[in-house]
Amino acid sequence: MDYKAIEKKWQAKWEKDKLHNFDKKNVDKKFYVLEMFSYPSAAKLHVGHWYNYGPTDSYARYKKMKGFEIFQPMGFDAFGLPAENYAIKTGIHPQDSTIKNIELMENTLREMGAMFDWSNEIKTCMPDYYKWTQWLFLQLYKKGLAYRKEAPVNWCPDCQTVLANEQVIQGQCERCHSTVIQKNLTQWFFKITDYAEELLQGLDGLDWPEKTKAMQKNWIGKSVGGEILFRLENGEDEFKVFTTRADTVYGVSYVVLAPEHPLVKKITTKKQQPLVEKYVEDTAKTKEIERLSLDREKTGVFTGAYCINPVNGKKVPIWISDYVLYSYGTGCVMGVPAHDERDYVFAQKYDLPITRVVKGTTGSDNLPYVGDGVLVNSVDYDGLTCEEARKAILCDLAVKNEGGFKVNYRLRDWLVSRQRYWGAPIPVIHCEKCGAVPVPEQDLPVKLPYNVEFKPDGKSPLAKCDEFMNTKCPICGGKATRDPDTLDTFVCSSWYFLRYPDANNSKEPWNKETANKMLPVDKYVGGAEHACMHLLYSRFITKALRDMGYLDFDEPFKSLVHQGVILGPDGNRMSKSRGNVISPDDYVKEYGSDIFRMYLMFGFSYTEGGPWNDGGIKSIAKFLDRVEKIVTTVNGYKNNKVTAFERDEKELNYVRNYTIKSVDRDMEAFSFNTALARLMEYVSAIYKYDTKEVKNVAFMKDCVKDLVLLIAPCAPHFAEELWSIMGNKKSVFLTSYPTFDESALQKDEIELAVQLNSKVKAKIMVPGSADSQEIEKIALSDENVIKALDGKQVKKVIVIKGRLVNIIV
RNA sequence: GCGGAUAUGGCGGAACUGGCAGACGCGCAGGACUUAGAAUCCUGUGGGAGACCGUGCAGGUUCGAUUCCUGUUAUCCGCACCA
Repeated sequence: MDYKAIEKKWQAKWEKDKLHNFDKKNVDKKFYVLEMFSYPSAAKLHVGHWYNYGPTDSYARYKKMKGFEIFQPMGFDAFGLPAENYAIKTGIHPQDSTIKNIELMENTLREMGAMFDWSNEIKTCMPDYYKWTQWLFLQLYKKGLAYRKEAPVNWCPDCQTVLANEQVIQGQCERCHSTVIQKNLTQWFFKITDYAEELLQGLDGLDWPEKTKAMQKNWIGKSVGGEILFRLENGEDEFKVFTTRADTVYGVSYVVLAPEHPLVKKITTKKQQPLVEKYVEDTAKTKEIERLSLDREKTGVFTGAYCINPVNGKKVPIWISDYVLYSYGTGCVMGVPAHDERDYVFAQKYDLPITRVVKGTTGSDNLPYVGDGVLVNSVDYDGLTCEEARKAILCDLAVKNEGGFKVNYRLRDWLVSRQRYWGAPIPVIHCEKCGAVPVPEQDLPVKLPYNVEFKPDGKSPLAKCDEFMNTKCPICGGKATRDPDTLDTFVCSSWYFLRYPDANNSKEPWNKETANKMLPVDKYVGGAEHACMHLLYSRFITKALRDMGYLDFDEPFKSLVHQGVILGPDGNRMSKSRGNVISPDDYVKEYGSDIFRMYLMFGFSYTEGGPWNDGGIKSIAKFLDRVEKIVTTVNGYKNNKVTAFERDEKELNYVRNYTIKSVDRDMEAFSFNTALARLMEYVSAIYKYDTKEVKNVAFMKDCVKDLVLLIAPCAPHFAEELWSIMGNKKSVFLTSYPTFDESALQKDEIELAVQLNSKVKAKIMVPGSADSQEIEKIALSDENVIKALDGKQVKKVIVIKGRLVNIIV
């Protein structure tokens, strides 16, 4: 078959017939399949795109044949750093390169032959999209979920931009890998922490990989404990520590403040001042990068000040150390060396007292002891278990107003400002009189100007563009300037799935009724690397929009699948520097897109991925050849002779129904490799039947028809061609998926293994209807079994129907 | 360091709830067709001559373990002192 010719032909026909456009009339049967949209960085699709989109499209086609109305949109996450970096390097404007790249990618995506509904395409860099990204910002602002604060942020000196904590990898910029330093800037934040608890709770109800749920759970990092108030000796100042081990409060021998803690300056004694100031300075300079270091020795400095332990009135020295983070909890910890590894090391180094207050149940006297046990040296609480003591101590402190129960989250607010050009401008105007004023909704979009000097020099590129910056205050009408920053691209991608079903709506971001009908996404497929960022942000935005009344659902993605990673032939991640990059184009040119897609489905476990291997792709070409041959052969049989339904027909019919059952189940579960394995077996079975002299042609034609239908989702153009050769006028994708006949799966005779002391010794044939007693009888009277038994006493016989018989002697 | 995942023939990978390990394919070997080769088709293919041995390693539970439990090693991914 001339794959390339038929692929072109059917793609044109499908497009003409609008086969892939969502039909609103059938919204009750809707099924929203979404693949993560692509970043238009390079002109060509890489294997990763194919691996994400090809097999998932087959899943969508399978669902379509199962009677669902499929909505499978496609678009581009078009803002972002790479286009801007490319522009800095080449001088080509990000808008020009991006639009060109999108066009090229659209073409190759079409050549893939997927069921993308292009009538709802999204490009996040177009004003008709980012207008609504800005609208989203304004809604969050109105709701108090967007706010500004000065914060020490990660600054990438190479990209000249601020990075979110999540984008800093081992102290390095996620994209360019240069070392990240600290800098103070006033930034916009989204208050995702308001939703920490709900984001955590919501995970339980999601059909997501457990691994991903665990990662999000970890990221949110809920920690249940309490706060304890420590007053300074002088009685003037006080601070709270957060602890999960309130039970060990009698063992406190010192407390530690984060060096950045505001109290540090105030309480440090004159004598200690030089040391403390030096330490604070050093910490500020090297902070995160140094703090990330693995084998770093714990350091700290005594402030000279003391506070009072509220439970026993003891004087406790106050230290500072960089192992305490100002951004987590209260920025202070209590040091209990006897029951915490870090505190133990710290106390030993600085010769601080170590007091045991928990006795372990195992009787070991080693310190530090971090396990649970029974309290000692804790006055009234002695004898309580740790858990009882935690409650009792915090309750008692709460009564005295010196502490109480407290839950902490590791999750931090989402920093959305970027000092970058290629992004959606933040819709805020700064007025000297009125402060930060949101742009009125009717003035959206705040358009990104084209003529801008975007070469990095530490200032936002937009800040250098006067025509953009200078404007009037929407409140007082006086002179004002625009916010020079743009939004993190994760903001664009945190709501795109809401826009797709109503992508051409110019009056609102989406119609609420439409959104409520079309969402949530029924199957979302994309890389696991987005587990904690994109997937968490999208959930947050969805929940926030629900609270504002724009949506009636809480979760954007009901069911999630991560495809694996296709590695280079050498088993390493594909990269230009390694020279192990596989180009889909070469294979598609040689074999066509169906064969390439099918190989991706067959050669790997979908969620695992693995190293690329050339050999297998030929086998798929061979397989499709075999399918074509048998289909045309059988189609050519003129006499529709119906012979009796004998043993051979029953046999083939069994394989046929077993195949339908297995392939159906496997497609549903994204187990594409096994689905194709079953189809290969089925083809072999038909070939075998075809060698018979006398054939039931009508039956055989039915078998072949099912074969084409089953293979259609996996090789769409190929199957469509065969389907039309078979004389069908309607598209194969408008035909129902085959169903199986349970009765055909009941075999007259089943082969069972007979084990002797759990070792297989013989095979027996039993009637399909036989019960356990009959099976046992047949097994024990079998010639080979008797021989193997050799007259030994049978103790027990275990019969597992349909599987085996185990005779214990 | 913590958390998660994975480990099965020469290779990619199967095995539903604890029930015949290695489906399907690649590769390899032999055969058919052919002047010859390619292509195609057929047969065989975990190891061992054999009884038997085999799912990273060492134990355990069970009539029975790739599957469950305990310990351990290696690799990959995520997080980075979270109080």
